[in-house]
Amino acid sequence: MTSPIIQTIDVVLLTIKNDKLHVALAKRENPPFQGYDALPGGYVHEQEDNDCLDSALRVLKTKTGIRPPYLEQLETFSGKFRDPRGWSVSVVYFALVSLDVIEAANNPQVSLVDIDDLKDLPFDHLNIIKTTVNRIRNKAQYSSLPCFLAGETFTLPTLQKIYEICLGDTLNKVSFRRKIAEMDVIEEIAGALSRQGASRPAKIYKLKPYYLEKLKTLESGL
Amino acid sequence: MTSPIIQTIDVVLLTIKNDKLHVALAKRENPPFQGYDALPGGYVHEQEDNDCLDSALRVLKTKTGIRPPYLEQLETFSGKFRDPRGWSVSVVYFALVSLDVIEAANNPQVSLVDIDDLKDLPFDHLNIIKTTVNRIRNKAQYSSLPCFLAGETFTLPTLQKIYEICLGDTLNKVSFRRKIAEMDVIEEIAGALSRQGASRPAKIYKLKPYYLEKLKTLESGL
DNA sequence: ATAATAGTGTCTGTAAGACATTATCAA
DNA sequence: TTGATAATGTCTTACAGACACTATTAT
Repeated sequence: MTSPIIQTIDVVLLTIKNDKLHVALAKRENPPFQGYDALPGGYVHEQEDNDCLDSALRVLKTKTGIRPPYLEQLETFSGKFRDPRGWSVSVVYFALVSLDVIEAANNPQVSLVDIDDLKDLPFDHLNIIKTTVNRIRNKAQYSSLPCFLAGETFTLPTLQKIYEICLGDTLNKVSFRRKIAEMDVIEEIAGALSRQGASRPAKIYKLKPYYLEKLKTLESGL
Repeated sequence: MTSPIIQTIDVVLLTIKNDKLHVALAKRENPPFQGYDALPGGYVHEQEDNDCLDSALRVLKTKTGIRPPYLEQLETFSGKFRDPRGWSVSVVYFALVSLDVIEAANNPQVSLVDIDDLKDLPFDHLNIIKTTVNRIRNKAQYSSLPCFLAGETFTLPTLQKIYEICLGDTLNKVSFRRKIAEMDVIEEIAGALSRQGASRPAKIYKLKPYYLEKLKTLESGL
């Protein structure tokens, strides 16, 4: 008989800080890699969790204090060599939140790292994060996914900036607004204006309640 | 202590028969659901398999005799209730092959079922198959994925038909050909013509060797 | 008034789809 | 020649991006 397969759950929590994508890492409390920063992870609790999505939500809440509005399964990473303890399977989820959600949790165990400044990470976590960023870059082209990176309220120039950060490229303002309108996921907050500096204030929007936790996708991209 | 989590691998093998998508089901040799048709599935073999993709290839080879050129991870299905034995995790992969690959294997344990005629299936396999079909419908819009359903050689009208079956809709011939040309994944077999009936024969193509096992994606769809 | 950014109107080039035309086979 | 399907040429329309213009604020 062989050793049992190690079954874990990991979560990639992303946010935008200083106009750059950052990933939330948590200091590991247990071996292996005790004391190192890594993706928040844990085990399925058969009693509490009805499925792995539940596990991911619980793990994230436990390790970071955060309950994200949107959580999506990324993919499952597996193999003989990714965990020093032996054959392992990790079901990975990712979530997007605004920076203030992370700051509100104010967890000293959690650090935010620019995805372009990532050093070596335990396990295959670097690869997992890169896979997540690719997924986001892809879905940003035709969905409301980046909207989850915005705060509760936001302006259209802000939202465009968020999309541009996800895509790694600038967008045409007119086209962007046409697409966001077509997507029909945000609504204006009547009368509210964003005043900053000596310029015309921007209208303030919020996600339509229906899309606070759901993704909307378009047939054709931005 | 609780019972261990059941860790399985399942594979959705799809093909086209009578101009309709069909899924390959294998008669289950062991409980639960012994004797019923279900997705080919099995366990990770820690010694033989380097990762779950290896496991999926081995499972498919064992249960159906088929070694598909293209295999992609679909997603992982998990939970308390999907397996009567208890909490389980199944990493699911899907593959696309031409009908003659399945017929060449000639395995009496394997049956092909029209995806629109599926009755109740063991576990959550019906849901898994529907998820696969959605993935294929989606990727057919902007990738070479349906090409794996074609045989070794094919004509453009045939390939268009395959795409239409995947998408569930007819396509514009000129646009389709522009897109396939843009994708640059197939090449003409010089001089070869497909003669059938009293009409102009079609040129015969094959996948470029590089794309026999790889997917090509486009920025914009069909 | 000026500077700065928000928001919108309009033009143009590209690309997709509709349609028509030509090509090539068997009978 | 006719009927059938393959292959391609061309026109029209729709949409994305570029650009320019107008709007609204603080100083």
